[in-house]
Amino acid sequence: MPELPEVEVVRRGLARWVSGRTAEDVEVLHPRAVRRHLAGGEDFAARLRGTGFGTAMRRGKYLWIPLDEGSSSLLGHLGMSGQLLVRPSGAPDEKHLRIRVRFADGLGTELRFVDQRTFGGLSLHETAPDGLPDVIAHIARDPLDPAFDDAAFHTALRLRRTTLKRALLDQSLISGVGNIYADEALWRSRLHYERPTASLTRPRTTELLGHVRDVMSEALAQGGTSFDSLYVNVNGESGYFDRSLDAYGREDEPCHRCGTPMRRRPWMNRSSYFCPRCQRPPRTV
DNA sequence: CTTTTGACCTGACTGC
DNA sequence: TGCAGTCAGGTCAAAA
Repeated sequence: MPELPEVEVVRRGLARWVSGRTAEDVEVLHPRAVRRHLAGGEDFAARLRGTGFGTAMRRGKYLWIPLDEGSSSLLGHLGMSGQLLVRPSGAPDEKHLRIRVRFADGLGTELRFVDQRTFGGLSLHETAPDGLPDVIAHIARDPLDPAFDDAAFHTALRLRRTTLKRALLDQSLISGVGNIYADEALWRSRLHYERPTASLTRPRTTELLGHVRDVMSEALAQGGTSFDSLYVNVNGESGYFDRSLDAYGREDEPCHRCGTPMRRRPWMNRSSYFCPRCQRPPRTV
């Protein structure tokens, strides 16, 4: 499932293989893939034709490419199963190919958005003065952003009346963290997912942020996490970080720290994985 | 205002 | 073999 490290791998691929090229023809093969483009698929395609792509950018799990016409950007989100692939123009269509962008050059490759579950998509939006597409103004900086404000994050945690994992997944507080890296960072921090955010001391917040950054950096160095063929990077290669996970998906397997069998608990229509010995639940629960 | 819940979506898997 | 049920989960609109 693409979280920040996987999306950053895709951003780098786009910067290398798409930035600087010009769209010649765009095909929208599934309307849901452009549902955030309110003017519809035909408008999406028409506006992209003949437009040049600038440098690929990212905040959290969102990707965007400023367009050379000046004031707008192509925004993308991979959702659960989205892939952005640069493929030879003659390669057979993928089963879940949703959008194709052909280029006005002789390089012989095209950009494809492939997405089985169609939670992701592409759309065009005005670029705000701060450089962000206007519809993602509410997305907080991510922990790998040099301008992320640790002190402000701690203050926000103290003011919230919620629990730790909910806060980690709240993209308006900190972006780029999904279910996998939330569980990994909490395990490294020996913190329970249901601990109230208001109970965190400043040193605990600092330690947690350090682990979030470490686990994401390590995953990025290995090319992102992949659990099945659903996630593939821009060139179609899977990441290998799943071999290094300490918490996610390890129900009944021994904790890598203390050997206690790991547990899985239903949580917000998904799962939380944790060590019952290293990560003690808060008293109030 | 803050916080929580449900809808969206398809394919792999499980149990009867 | 078929079929119903479950799971995977990021985001946002709507509800509380």
